Amino acid sequence: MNTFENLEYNSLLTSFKELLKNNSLKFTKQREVVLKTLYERNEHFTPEDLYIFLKSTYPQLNIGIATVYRTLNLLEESHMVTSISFGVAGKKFELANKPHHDHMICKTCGLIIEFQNDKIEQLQLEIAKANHFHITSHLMQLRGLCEKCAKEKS
Amino acid sequence: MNTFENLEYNSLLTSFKELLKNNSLKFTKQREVVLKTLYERNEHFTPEDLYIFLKSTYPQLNIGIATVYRTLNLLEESHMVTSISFGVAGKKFELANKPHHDHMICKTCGLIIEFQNDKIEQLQLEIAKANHFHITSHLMQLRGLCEKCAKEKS
DNA sequence: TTACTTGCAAATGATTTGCACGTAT
DNA sequence: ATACGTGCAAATCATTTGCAAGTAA
Repeated sequence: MNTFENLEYNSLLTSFKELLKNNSLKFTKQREVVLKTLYERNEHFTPEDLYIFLKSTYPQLNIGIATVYRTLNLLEESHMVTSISFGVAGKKFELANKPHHDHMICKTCGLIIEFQNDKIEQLQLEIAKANHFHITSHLMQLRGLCEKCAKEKS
Repeated sequence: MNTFENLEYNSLLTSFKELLKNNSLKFTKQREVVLKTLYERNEHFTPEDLYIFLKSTYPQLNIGIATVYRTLNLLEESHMVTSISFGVAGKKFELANKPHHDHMICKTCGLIIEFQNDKIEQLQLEIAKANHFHITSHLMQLRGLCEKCAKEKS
């Protein structure tokens, strides 16, 4: 389903380069370090957090936040990264080299737990079919308290 | 689970007035027409759309968009309305007097289809339990094309 | 050389806030 | 009379965009 599933860095890089070539876009240091960082850190980044990380890790690059946004948008449109939305608070991005999954998000500490459940996915397809709706993607987030924060509240 | 489920207008209004009193807030015409409109129109409103509607329906009130935002936020914090997020594009609000449900959203025309599925809700609880996570709410949106838009594409 | 890219700063768009005036209680 | 509420305009915050200079191909 997802072309980038389970790829490691060199394959991702090759895919990215092809993608750029196919669209007459150029392979730049900035685009490279965005992809590399998402791969190596394997975290959910806000554009701001990623910008700060890149700024301090590659000071000589003098990357601008607009470039971070542009690159993340490019990668997302190409399905190489996915994002989870936090409403007014913005989005977090992660590399799409993992199999599809959804997220539990702790409202207190921001911890993100990934999960996936085939039965739910199956039920979603059935529901869509019954409504003559054609699903292209879905969003499922469970919000609440992680174990640690739940304990601290009591 | 939801205190406001299945209430009709008079009961909602009473609940709202109590809520205001309990918090030393005042019952105003502006707050009243926001609640009334959400009840009567039974739609998913953006703050902007609701503002435009109120502006033209109650011109003598001369309502400001800031008041619409403030009232929607107040109602949402009190769980009398719920919202669905459209990322950068903002939020849509609806009255919480219907039983819990989730949404299918057409990416082309914006049509919203409501659905609910007990099996999925049950599975979500089981997944959370297995991860020692305490769910307080969840977000589930199926995105894609409605029947009409899917036909027009082909 | 010829586009495409970049950083910067300004623009945008949704939402929030300060303030002086208005109004429920 | 005393807060609290409101409209307005300005402020904010995340994100996008125009532009002149830089750089991959």
